[in-house]
Amino acid sequence: MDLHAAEKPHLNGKECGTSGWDAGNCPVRDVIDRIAGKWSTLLLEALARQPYRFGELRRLVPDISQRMLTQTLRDLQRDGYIDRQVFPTKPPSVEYRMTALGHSLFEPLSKVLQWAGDKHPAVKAARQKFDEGELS
Amino acid sequence: MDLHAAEKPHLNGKECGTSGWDAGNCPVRDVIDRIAGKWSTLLLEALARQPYRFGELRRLVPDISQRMLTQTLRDLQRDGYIDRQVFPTKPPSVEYRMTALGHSLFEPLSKVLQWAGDKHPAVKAARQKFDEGELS
DNA sequence: TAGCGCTAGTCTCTTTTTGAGACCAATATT
DNA sequence: AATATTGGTCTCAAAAAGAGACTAGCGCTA
Repeated sequence: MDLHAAEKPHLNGKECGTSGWDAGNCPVRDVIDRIAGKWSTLLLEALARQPYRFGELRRLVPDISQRMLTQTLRDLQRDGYIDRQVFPTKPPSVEYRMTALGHSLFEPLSKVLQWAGDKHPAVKAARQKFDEGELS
Repeated sequence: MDLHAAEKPHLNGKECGTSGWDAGNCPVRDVIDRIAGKWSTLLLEALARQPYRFGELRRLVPDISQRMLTQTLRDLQRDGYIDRQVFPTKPPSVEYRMTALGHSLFEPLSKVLQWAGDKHPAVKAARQKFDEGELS
C-alpha cells in the first residue's frame, strides 16, 4: 500500500497562478517533478546504455535501497520511460529496458548531465567560496 | 561501469563504496542532486528570464513555502547559479539574479523543460494506460 | 536432506526532509 | 492606532526516504 498509495499529483483545484508565464507551465512541472527525483536520472542514465535486471541495477547503484529502487522504477515505468518484462525462469527475473519515449527524453537530459560533469569544478569552487564567506 | 558514485551532500560524510568505486569520479551526481529538487528548476526557469525579489518569487510560485523558497534559493546561490543582492531600502529588499554559470546551465536544462512541455501528452497517456492495467 | 543463496520484491520501523503557520523589527498605509 | 509589507527564522506536524528483516520456489552442496 505504501508504494501504491502514490500521491495523486499536485492539488488540482488551484490554477498555476494568474500572471503570465506559469499558466502554460503546469504540464512541464507535471513531467519534471517525476524525473527530478534523486534516483531517476541515475537509473535513466544506466538504462539508456542497455537493459538491466533489478539486481544488476541495485549493484550498479549501491546506495539505493531496494524500496526506492522498486518505487523509482515503477514511477519511470508509469510515465512510459522504461518497460518492465518478466521472464518466468526458475527464479523469475525481471528486465528493465528504456522505451523510445525514454530515449527521446534522455537526449536533452544527457546534455545536462554532460554539463554537470564539465562544470563540476566551477560549482565546487562556488560552494567553497560561499561557505568561506558564511563563516564570518 | 563508472556510474556516478555515492558521494553524498556535505551533511553526509559517508564515503563511496569500498570496492572499485572512485569517489572522486562522481561529479555528475554531486551537481545533479542539487538541481534535481522539486523547486530548483522552477526557480531557475523564473530567474533565467529576469531577476526577481523574494516576495515576487513567492507569488510566482504560490505553492512553495517560505521555508523551502529560502532554502532552495540559498542552495542555488551556494552552487553559484544565482546571486543575492540586498538593497538597504526602507524595508530592505533582496534581489536574486542568475549568474553566467546559471545561464550556461539553463541552456541545456531548458531543452529538457521544452521536451517536457512537448511530450506531456505522451506521458499522460502512458500514465493512464499504466493505471488502467493495474486496476485488474 | 538440511542448509544456503539467488530471484524481485514487500513490510515495518526509524530517521530525514518537507509543509504549515506563527513570529520578528522597522516602515508605510489606512 | 491598527494593519500590512519587507525577507526571512522558528517550531511542530506530516510526508518521504533509509535500514533491514521477511517472503517463496528452485538449485547447489555438504
